[in-house]
Amino acid sequence: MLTHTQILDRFAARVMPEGSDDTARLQFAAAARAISVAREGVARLDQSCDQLVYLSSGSTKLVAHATHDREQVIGFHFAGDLLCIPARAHHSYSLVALRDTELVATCYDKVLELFGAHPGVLEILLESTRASLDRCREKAIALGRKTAPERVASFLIAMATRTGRTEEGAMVLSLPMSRRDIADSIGITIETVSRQLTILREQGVIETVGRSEIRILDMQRLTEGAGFLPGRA
Amino acid sequence: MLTHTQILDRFAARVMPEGSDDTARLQFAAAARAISVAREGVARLDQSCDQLVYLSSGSTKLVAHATHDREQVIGFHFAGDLLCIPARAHHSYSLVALRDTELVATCYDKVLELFGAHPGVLEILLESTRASLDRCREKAIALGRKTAPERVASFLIAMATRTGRTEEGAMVLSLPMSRRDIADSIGITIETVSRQLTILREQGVIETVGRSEIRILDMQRLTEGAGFLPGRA
DNA sequence: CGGCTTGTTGACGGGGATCAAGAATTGTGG
DNA sequence: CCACAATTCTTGATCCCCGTCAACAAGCCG
Repeated sequence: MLTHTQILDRFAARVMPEGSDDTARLQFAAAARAISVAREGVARLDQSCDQLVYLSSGSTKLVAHATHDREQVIGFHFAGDLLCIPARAHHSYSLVALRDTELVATCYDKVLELFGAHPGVLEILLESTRASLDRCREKAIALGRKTAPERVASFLIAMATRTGRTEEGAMVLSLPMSRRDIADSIGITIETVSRQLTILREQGVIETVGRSEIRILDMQRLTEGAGFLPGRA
Repeated sequence: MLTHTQILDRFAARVMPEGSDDTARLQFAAAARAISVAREGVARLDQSCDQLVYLSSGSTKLVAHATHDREQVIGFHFAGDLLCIPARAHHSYSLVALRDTELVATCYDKVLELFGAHPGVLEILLESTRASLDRCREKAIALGRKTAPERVASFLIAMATRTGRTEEGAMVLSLPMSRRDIADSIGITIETVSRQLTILREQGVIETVGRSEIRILDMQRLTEGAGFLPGRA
């Protein structure tokens, strides 16, 4: 468990890389809030303005609420990520911890006000926003035009890219999220997720160990079923 | 029809607002390409690196290709917009003109290289990227969790927000895109779009004039059917 | 071991896709 | 300015994937 000061320092190291002046740093420390969120907990953020969040440890899902009973997981985020949580508008967004998580949150506008003249900070914000946009667009393709089997395959590949590790020739995933989270992320039901995983298991493409570990045995076959463009990895 | 120089000047005015030095401007002019695209035409962009595009006139759709017969429209863009077209990877993206369009394109990396030290330029890029991300997230909600009627209503409201004009108490949209484009954008078929518009017409919520004009007569009813959070506009 | 949550499997039905035909709009040439 | 072809849109009939509901199994924790 880190102290608030340590969390803020990590954030400072991430966002303010080079010699940004101490005045701005101190002002930032005054404006930013360090927050700890327990597993399954919802980060209590200011919904009145867009929030910039830095995850110093743990992992989260960004959830959008349409009508009360329908949730769409917009994305998963891991330690070190910077992300933006939009203010409440047509839909409301919330950040939910998948594991115990520590984060730093500020009003996006406040950051721009303090660091609008610092190219280094802006470049980092731009880079992380572009990464989020890229992933969101890939998600939009999956949600709009892919079948259930393709969605599951795409999801597994995306997770392998972001958090997978190679072990004895197999790509191993320790998924921090539940079947429900996966389902809400790719726009299908938990039952359908389960059925698709069963099919992949029967085909020998994956193995599952307990609830959270998935071992990808045949990445090529998985990729073929992901609905990607032919002729490319 | 603008000359290439005029198009570049417009772009410069949009991206380089204050006194950015002439050296960078000239270097940029050398790196940027001004392109005219006729209606229905595909902008011939460099697919090997992310492209930054400025639309000086016209309107476009950003299309992602999954397998050959399936297209997902990621977003629509209008004159004055800045957008990023990702390099080819798991999917390939292309920019298609809905009307005759003029644009300026450059490698995103080149822009960062030239203007990485200019806070004004970075701020504009960040702002437009955040706007794209916001819209993409709203789209993800619609694609993942909304029914066909809700998707059509959400689409009409989004278009009203971006390009609508008020006339005799009605919100009037001149949609530059076809039913097919709408369908590919909200992840349903043209037939379903057509059916939903018919239902809205029968309910007196909208009127259609020709193929491209839609008049929203009852914005409240439309909003109620869009699957937004209750109790908010 | 026994409750409790989470995941899996089965049966069934519905919303939207697909296939097919007809109507409306737009464009073109006389 | 009016045929008329070509495209786009609308409407109808049928089908199927995946959502829903329900029951059961498997992890997980005291």
